[in-house]
Amino acid sequence: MQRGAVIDSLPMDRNSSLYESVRDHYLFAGLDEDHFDRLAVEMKVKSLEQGNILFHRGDRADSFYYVDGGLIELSLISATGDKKTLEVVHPGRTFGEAVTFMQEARYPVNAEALQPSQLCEIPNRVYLDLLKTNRDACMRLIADLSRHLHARVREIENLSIQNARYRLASYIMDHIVERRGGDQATASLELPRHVIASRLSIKPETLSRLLRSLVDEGIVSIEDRVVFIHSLDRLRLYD
Amino acid sequence: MQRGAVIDSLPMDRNSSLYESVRDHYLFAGLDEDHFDRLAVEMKVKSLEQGNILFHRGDRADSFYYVDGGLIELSLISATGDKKTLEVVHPGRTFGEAVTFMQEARYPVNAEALQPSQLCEIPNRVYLDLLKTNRDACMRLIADLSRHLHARVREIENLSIQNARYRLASYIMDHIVERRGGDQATASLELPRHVIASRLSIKPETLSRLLRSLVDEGIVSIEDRVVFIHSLDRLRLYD
DNA sequence: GTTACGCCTTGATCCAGATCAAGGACACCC
DNA sequence: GGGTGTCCTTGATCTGGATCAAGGCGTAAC
Repeated sequence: MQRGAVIDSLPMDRNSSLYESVRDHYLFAGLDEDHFDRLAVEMKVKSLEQGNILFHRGDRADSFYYVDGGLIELSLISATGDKKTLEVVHPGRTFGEAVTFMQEARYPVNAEALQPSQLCEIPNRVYLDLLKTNRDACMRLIADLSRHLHARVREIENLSIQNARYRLASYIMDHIVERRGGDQATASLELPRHVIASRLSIKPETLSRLLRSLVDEGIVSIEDRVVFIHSLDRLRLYD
Repeated sequence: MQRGAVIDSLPMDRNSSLYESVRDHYLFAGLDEDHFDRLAVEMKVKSLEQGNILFHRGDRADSFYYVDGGLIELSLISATGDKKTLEVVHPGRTFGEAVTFMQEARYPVNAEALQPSQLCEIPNRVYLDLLKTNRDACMRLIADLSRHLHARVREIENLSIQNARYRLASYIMDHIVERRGGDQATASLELPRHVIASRLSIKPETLSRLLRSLVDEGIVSIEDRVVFIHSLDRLRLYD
């Protein structure tokens, strides 16, 4: 897997689809075109190859990012080298904005491309300027931070008072792509097993065994990355 | 232990020390007296006895709180009744403000008085009004939320990639009240053991055993709630 | 005094998930 | 075809922390 620095960083093209996408993101909602344009000239486009590391934990946080394509993994690494995936950021979402607004801000996580990815880099100072003049933007950021915080509390809950089986069942149910009838559904596990395992704070071996036991108990069947859920009720109670 | 509703809720006296304390809190910093007064008339004073529950997870979050005296435990409870203490809020600090600013806000945690406690209840709508007219207040809240988020990320890190020994060592070092010489210190564990255990996501029995092993290895000695650290270096590496 | 209750410790045992080790099953390359 | 690399699974074993059970100790009530 290729590691190392970002391979590419360019000004953002005013006529690109990326430009449109960022403008439509809720953090920039309600800006007139001129205003957004003034911000947009400061933004940069970055392309990452799979395995590229965008930033490490502890790096100065001067920018946050909008994901236009690909997947970005936010992770923690222990002294012994174990990795915990906190979150995998999908296209259409931002990351790093939460940490932006502290003095001496440093990223609390590592960010790595799980796939070839296209990002828009938004310097903190640009968004700070927006916040100074735009009360709605402030309120949207505050709501955004509240949501993030809530998600982290749920993660702590999962880790401290739920077991691995429950976390896996939740993960599968969070990735349902199609419901069929009252009690059946299809879920899609698009990520490599080791990433899912890290996201669930278990080892790949354990994930494999838990999936197998779900199959053995007839609760789901699995074909590669697709999970056919035969009983949502039983999956919900799997514990 | 006494459970149940709050016993007391009164208007806030303009001449009380509580009034002064809230006005000095950073979330209200920089307000002129008139402005703060207009907010303050909406605030209420609450007194809780030990064991009183201020709110449950899932309750509508209409207010947040400033702790003037006592200790408030924020916790999660699993389906099987296990409790996880997320945080113990000390005097001079607020809690619940993070969740306030979402539509349909509900508390993500339970709040219970660990000791007889005095609180100031601040209706969300009051602070929202302040945010609308005061850009500095917005920025302070944003910084506040960022800090909370950062703390939660650290908690997730502790839970997922650190073991109980490490968490205990960190906890002790976070409660140092006096350093003596380069490598020695005194820490004070003011909370009951079962609360500390829950904070560390372990059982009281395990906490007891871990403390004992710290003593047996000569790293600390313990007298009731005071821990004498004989070697900070060894405590840091205890793992 | 003694009874009782909360809070903590200690010991014995158990178990979820980690670790160590060994294969598959593919894809890609020569 | 035969290597060789990556990803995943399976089996055997280990272990950190939980659970179950039994005191110990302080203190409040009578």
